Amino acid sequence: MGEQKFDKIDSVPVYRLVYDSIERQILAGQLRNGDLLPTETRLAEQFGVNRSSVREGIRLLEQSGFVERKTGKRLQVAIPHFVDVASDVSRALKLHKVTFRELWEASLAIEPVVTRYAAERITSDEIQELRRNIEQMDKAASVNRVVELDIEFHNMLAQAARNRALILAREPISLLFMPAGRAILPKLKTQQRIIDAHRAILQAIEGRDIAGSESWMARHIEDFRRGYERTGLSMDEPLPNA
Amino acid sequence: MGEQKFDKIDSVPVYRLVYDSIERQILAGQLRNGDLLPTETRLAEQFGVNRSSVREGIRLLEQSGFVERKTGKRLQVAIPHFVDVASDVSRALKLHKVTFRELWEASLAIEPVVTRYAAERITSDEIQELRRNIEQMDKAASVNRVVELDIEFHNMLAQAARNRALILAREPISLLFMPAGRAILPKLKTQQRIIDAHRAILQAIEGRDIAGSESWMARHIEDFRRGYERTGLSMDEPLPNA
DNA sequence: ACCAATTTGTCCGTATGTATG
DNA sequence: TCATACATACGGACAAATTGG
Repeated sequence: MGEQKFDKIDSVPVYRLVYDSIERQILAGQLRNGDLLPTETRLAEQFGVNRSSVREGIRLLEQSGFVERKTGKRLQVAIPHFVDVASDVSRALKLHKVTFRELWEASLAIEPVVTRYAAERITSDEIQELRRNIEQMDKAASVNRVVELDIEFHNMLAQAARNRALILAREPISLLFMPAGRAILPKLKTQQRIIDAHRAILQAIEGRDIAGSESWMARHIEDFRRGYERTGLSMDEPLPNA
Repeated sequence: MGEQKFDKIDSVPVYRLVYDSIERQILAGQLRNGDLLPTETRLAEQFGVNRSSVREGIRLLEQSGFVERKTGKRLQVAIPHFVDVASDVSRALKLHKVTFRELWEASLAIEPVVTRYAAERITSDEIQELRRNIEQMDKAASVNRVVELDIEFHNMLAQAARNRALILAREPISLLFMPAGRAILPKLKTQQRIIDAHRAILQAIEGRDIAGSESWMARHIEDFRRGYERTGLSMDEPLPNA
């Protein structure tokens, strides 16, 4: 007679159970944003496991952005920050050897729309900040500084668009795209082209010219591609360097 | 005479040094995708720290997607999977209480462009899969099944677009957007509308009609909004329910 | 500003189940 | 089958830092 067959049980490690349990409580809203977590010893007691296992579970939560150490060392419940999530995505894209063309196509899809919503929703304070950004770029000495200000300009637009889905969709792309497109170009002529484009975009936004702001941004992004091609680099190779 | 001032040294925990060190080697390419990691004991020896600290560092790597347990238990270097990264983004958006309007605006920006590139680059095999998907939806019995197939249809289009930046930008949005837009609608009439839309999109793609496929998808996404509004739910409230 | 209790970070040793050769 | 190596988990310990009087 045959033996009863049992599927193998892949037992979940205790430290992952700890993680799952606390994650579930956060997702369910039973643990809220600023809440303090019990001490490791107390958690170990409550779960009925060793403190080392609790600590390993906490590391998982830590890397997920679900807990943070504030001033001292006490653990506090948190909600993953957009910046961190975006940089994770960015890192993943880089590791998967994304090409300039992929980034460019994505930017061409997203940035103009972002600009359009920005034109609809921007405040006058935010317009001031954009103006200051352009002025600073006018005086910028190094290529790195220009790239920095460029990223900031586009980020500010995204903020003004009041859409966190778009913010989170574009940020990782922008983080790779703009440095790649820029750091390669010879400094002087490019810088002026960027400034001119930003000025045109800002002017369209100030005039609440929805269609105009969208199409100026599209042209600006197109310009990126031309600049990149002029460097002789292939758009279909993984991004160069770091 | 004044005392020399020193900035406080915020000493980095050993487990984080372990994480940083291994992460750096992966990012630098010294550790590659399938490579086996040394055993915990050996790592502890090499770093000159205790094995417990090594284990905590490994948990950080694990949650980042940089290491994986394959068949046995031996740790293997990995590259974060898109699926995992996307679901992290999705979770973050949900926790930040993103609204239906934000998701809709983002989808309206991205999905039509994705469809456009799909029309340019899709293979005949992929077209077959799309056709099968539509047939299955025709026979689908439950609302959940329809939503499942809908998400799959859009995912397949994204794959066909051959752009990983767009794939990673849209996936987290789609993961929230489509279930939210659909699960609420009464089943019968909606299902037919979706199928008709998908048919029209597929037909445009088959005819390599770039502009047509893009605009059909745009109409399809617009339709989502109308359906959602008809439920009486506010577009500017956080997503309902789960 | 000081003290006492608590807590984290780190270490050590050991037991057990399992995977590999 | 057996032996070895390894990951998981447990227990206990202690110094340094933090917390709360």
